Amino acid sequence: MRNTLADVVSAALRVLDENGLEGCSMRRVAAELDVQPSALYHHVPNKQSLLALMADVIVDGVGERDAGVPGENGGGHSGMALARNACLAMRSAMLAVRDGADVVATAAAFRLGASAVEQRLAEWVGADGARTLLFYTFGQAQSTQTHRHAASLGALIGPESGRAGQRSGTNGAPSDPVLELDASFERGLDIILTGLESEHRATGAPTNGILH
Amino acid sequence: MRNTLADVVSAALRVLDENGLEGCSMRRVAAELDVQPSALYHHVPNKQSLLALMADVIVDGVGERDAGVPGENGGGHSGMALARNACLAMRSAMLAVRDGADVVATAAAFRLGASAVEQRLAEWVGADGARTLLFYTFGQAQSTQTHRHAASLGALIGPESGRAGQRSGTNGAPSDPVLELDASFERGLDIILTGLESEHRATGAPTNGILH
DNA sequence: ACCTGAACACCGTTCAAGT
DNA sequence: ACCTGAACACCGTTCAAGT
Repeated sequence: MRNTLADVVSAALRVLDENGLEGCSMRRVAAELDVQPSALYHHVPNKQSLLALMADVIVDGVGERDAGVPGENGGGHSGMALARNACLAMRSAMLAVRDGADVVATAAAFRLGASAVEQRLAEWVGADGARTLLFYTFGQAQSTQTHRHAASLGALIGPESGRAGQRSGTNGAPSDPVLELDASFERGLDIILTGLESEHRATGAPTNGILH
Repeated sequence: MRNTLADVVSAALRVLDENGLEGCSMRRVAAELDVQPSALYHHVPNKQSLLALMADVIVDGVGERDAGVPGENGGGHSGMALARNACLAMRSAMLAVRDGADVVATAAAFRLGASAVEQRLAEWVGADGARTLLFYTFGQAQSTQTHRHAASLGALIGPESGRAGQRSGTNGAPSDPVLELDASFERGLDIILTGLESEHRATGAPTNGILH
């Protein structure tokens, strides 16, 4: 045999990372493998399936244990803290590959409720909480990635301020909009977690939650 | 003159609603206007700009006053209630046209902080609250639309249960997954609004909020 | 100002045929 | 099982030229 499905998926991820989602064509993936475009259809029924497999690899491992985010480890985590870490890990994983958030968000919309991360989150914060956290995380990551891309294009035209190691504004907030989006993510996450905590106190358990 | 920019945008919205986002090509929009594809480039620099204009029309009017959602009217709305209504109206507007959520979400990512709806929301619940609500609303609407589409395809293959007017499950929750998504939206919205309320009580004002 | 006609450099997918 | 070669029915965008 010459190429396996795993070869095709990882070649596709390489093409994605170098050319972005709109540059990630079946023909380019085939070229990356030195193969005719039609050969891909031996491994995958269509492009959409390939994108779903790519999404799985991108988020692989997120949501298992406290994976991805270090910090106050040592057991005794509350569900809220676990959920928080999972969302942070999820965002990092998506941001690690070009247009990763788009790929993952689109694939996730198809099998809502069926993904491994969503099910783990649901154990901690309930089904509604899990969905709310995921929608927010996807949207915020997509937005971050869009602005990073715009910034990387804008940098070639209008550097705006000379130095690379840019200072914070006088209010202590980062003036770089992409750093601002990183900080903003955690604040939005905390808003949702606070809401879930109130709900938890009021009802004694998260809606549809399994933990008690 | 033969066609105006508004003609192009509304023709594009018609094509979108009938063929979906992936069937909404420049060539089809041109055909809808009985014009050569190249003629469109007199009105619009590229497809992306056209999609942005379409997004503006789709959400046009949302976020003004209590528009879109009736109910306990008569003044005296809190910022939370106003924000809630705006999100409901936003979702309805996006769901009203095929793939509307995708079109609006993509366009919104480009000008984060600049949209009219986001600015109104920010007055009521602060900048972080506005972003959190919008990301959630976009993601939830995209998911709803994906499942509606899947359901409309699945209905042709496996009706699953015979009757059209399907009953609710024994737990009182709708068994139809797309009705479930409608109900789930409000629950997630309330989680976020509860979080914003706690924050408001703790700090005396929403983060970056203008109202006090 | 608004449009045509023709072209360029691409797409995803199918299918018979090879090894 | 895995791939080639050729084809089909499309894309977005550019550009000279018409009225």
